[in-house]
Amino acid sequence: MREVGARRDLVREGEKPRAVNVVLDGWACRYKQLPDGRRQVVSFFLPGDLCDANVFILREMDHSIGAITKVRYAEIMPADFEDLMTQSPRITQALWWHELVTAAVQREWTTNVGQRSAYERIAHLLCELFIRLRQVQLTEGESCDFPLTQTDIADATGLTSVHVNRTLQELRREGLIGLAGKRLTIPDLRALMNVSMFNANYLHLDREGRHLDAND
Amino acid sequence: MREVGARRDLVREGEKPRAVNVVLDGWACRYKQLPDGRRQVVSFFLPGDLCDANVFILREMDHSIGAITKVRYAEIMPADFEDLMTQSPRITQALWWHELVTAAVQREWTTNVGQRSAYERIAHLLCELFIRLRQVQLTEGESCDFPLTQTDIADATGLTSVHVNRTLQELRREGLIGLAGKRLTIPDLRALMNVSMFNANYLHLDREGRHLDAND
DNA sequence: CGTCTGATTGAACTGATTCAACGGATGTGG
DNA sequence: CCACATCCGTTGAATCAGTTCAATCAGACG
Repeated sequence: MREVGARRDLVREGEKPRAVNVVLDGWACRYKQLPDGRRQVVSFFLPGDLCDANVFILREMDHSIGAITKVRYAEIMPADFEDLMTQSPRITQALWWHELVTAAVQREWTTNVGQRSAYERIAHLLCELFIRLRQVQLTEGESCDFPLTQTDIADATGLTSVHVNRTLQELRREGLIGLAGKRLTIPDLRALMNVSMFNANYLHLDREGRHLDAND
Repeated sequence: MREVGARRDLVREGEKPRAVNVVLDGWACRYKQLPDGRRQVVSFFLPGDLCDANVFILREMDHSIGAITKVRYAEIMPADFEDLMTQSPRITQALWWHELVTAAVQREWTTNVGQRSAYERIAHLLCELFIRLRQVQLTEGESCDFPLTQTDIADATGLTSVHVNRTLQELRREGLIGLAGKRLTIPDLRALMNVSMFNANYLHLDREGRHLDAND
């Protein structure tokens, strides 16, 4: 069990993987950095998210993990993790499911950055985050806490923070979102999903045996 | 064991996953399509590549798999696949390794599309493909077969085919690549890696026990 | 208070797109 | 064997989405 302050790294590219991390509280992100400093956030970790099942199979990390807010997280050591895997086939299955979904999300991000306009791209990201937060009961009605800065959004969407700023203004003007003071409101999620062509299939929320998570 | 012609789909988004596919011969790609027709290629499958270990855990496919060339592939049925997994911990480990690398590649693609210029992006893609082909002995010296059209490259990099065309000309002009008649030549791979800031760490070519693949 | 981080604005600029046309190679049917 | 179609690569010119740079503003915090 550990804790890091906002804007600190939990894991750095190039390191030897030590453990599997589970975010208990706070937001984090996975990011990659080019030698000249350009930075791409490739995914966000919300409370409850597993960072890298089985990473220790790999020799070294190919990306870093950074805290957005203060983050509390659990470290599961390789040996313990392997025990988990061998103990219950259901847990093993859940871990595979988790890995497949993570990959699916990554593919959607590639598509998001590769094909959508800035407007669609940001709307899409907000949809994903909101739905994932709702999944873990971290939304209140049509709003939720939202600690990302406009620079974070820029790094995740491959845009500049200046353009993110202008695009957010446009989304606000259209009444599609409210975003101020680390708080996001989406008055009509369907509408936001429509403009961003958001199809939730890639989140695979319909897994058979989802309910097992809590009991097994 | 199956075969499909060039430009046919092996698997379609929305379908229920049936089996795990292994490409034996030919090139294929994973792609996602937006409702308005925009298309993103999110990865390429080269001979020897596993398509989706364990997919049948998921209810439906979130992407399609299409053949670039004529493709011969093997279908492994869920039951057989599960037997494989339980038989040998080494195979299980190899499958996990495979999954982790697939995810790492996907992250790199997100970064590629999000941060690099057209020039860097295409150069990076060519580096990846060449190195992966070399890994399975499908290069001859500094060249290899290369069946992608400029439109394929465009769909994979989030560019238009017109711009891909102009950018390829630039790469040729600089002497970094030769590309004509479905044949790619990279006279100086190091140089191409440099201009695209290619870092091979994400391919994790250094796995411990790699050699086990053939024997276990 | 001064300092810092993050949000906002304006104006000039540019990398990439769009649209439309053309060329060359390959294949096919009459 | 020619006529025609198709696919892919190439080119030009106009346009635009998003960047760049630089300045300003607002709130938070010690």
